[in-house]
Amino acid sequence: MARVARRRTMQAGEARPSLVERAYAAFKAAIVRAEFPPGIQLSAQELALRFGTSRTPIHEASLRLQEEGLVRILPKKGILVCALSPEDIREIYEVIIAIEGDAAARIARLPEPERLAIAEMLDAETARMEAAADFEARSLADMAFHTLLVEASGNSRFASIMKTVNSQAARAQVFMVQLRPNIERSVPEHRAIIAAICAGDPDIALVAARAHRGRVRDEIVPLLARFGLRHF
Amino acid sequence: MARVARRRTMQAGEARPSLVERAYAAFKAAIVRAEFPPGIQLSAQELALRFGTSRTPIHEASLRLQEEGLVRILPKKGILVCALSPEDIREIYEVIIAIEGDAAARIARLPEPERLAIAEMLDAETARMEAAADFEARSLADMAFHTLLVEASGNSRFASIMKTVNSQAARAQVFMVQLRPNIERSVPEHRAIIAAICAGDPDIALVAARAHRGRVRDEIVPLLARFGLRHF
DNA sequence: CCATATCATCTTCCATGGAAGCTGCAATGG
DNA sequence: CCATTGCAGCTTCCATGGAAGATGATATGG
Repeated sequence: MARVARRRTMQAGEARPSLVERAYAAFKAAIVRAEFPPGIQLSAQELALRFGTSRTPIHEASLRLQEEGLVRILPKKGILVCALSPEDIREIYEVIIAIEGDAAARIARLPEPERLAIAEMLDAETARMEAAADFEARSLADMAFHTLLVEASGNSRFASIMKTVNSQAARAQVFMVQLRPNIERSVPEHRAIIAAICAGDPDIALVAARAHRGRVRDEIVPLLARFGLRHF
Repeated sequence: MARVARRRTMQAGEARPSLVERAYAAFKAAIVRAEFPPGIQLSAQELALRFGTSRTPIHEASLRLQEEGLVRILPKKGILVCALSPEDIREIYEVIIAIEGDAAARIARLPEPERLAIAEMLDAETARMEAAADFEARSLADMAFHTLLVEASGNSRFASIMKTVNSQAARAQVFMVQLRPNIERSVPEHRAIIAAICAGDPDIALVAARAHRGRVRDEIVPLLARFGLRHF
């Protein structure tokens, strides 16, 4: 029973995160918040010191972040925090366009009850976005809409890909908030996607979702480029 | 000078692959060839013995393969070689549809000289496929066509995603060769994609590429399912 | 003064051992 | 006979030290 009690001390059902997990999350957060500016070169030793572990968990966390494209491990030299160019942002948006477009089409192909239920949830987020008082809240509802779109497609690989590109884009998002693009144009576009889903028309849904993200991309990329942001 | 001589012994200009790299490649190859049947549970110790390294490189290679979805690391238990269900194959094909469709559209949007050059190369592969004597050669030309389509899109993230899903699908491909689907139907579909690229019509290119892969998926998945292949 | 060689110092890469967790079996108590 | 407990043997996880490579400063020869 002592065993059971001990197990219970650490939040039942919640697996205790390993040191690698914690180092990964902390390192990634630091990168996204630009506490480590892009282009900086770090050593495993100093990161180990900063995060309170030994070098091994840091190394393994760095490997994961390298897979995601946030850092590059230079053999025998150190860990380089990657810089994203506007071209990178363009590529990332292209991935988003491809995946979300297909996700919307997939949802539109679902049996009517299911797709209507999803449409309702999407509509709720859109309404929340429309009603939001400030940019922050609007942005949050917008993100919820897009996350839901991908999750509801039922393809776990879509979600996984989006998670990767989102973490890459996260740093750029920080800048975006300051630039405050006219997010209200998104509302009718979201509604167009929802309408296509309700109608059960995958082709229209595909085109609508692609057009929406394409429009956002064409607004964002020049904006970032114009501000002379060579990297993030 | 002895030092220099020693450096030269290992093929100048070729970066020596690290032990992690070699373990990764060897482990992955073994999985794809089904030398490790799906569902088997392995320990780092025995893999280290098999591949002639210590446990550390094996562990790091396993982490990479886990990112790619080929294995799962069970904490304190071992390394599980993942089994792919027909549903997984469906998901993978959906990713391929989304990415290749967008890639085709992107190519169709390129300036005329560039897209004609790409179209010519794609046409060459298709002709090679049509002329091929046996299934093996035809299959090779088909793969070359699709690889080229993605590479030529100029989005490095597309290529990276395709690399991941291809390695996941590689094991299923082995079975596919035995099932010998009617690959000749692909030729006119490839030509339709090429025509859309030549015409510079991204919408048609998108639809044509999606239709092609969708048709293949709808042929393959039931075929795999009918043969009672619960996993690969 | 410049070019080249050497070395001190940094880095990662990899091997290895101890710690902690999981699992199944055997022993024990009802 | 069944349930529970404890343990033995497995596993990964993480820390650490030595080896090998990269780099920049310094010394040395022209």
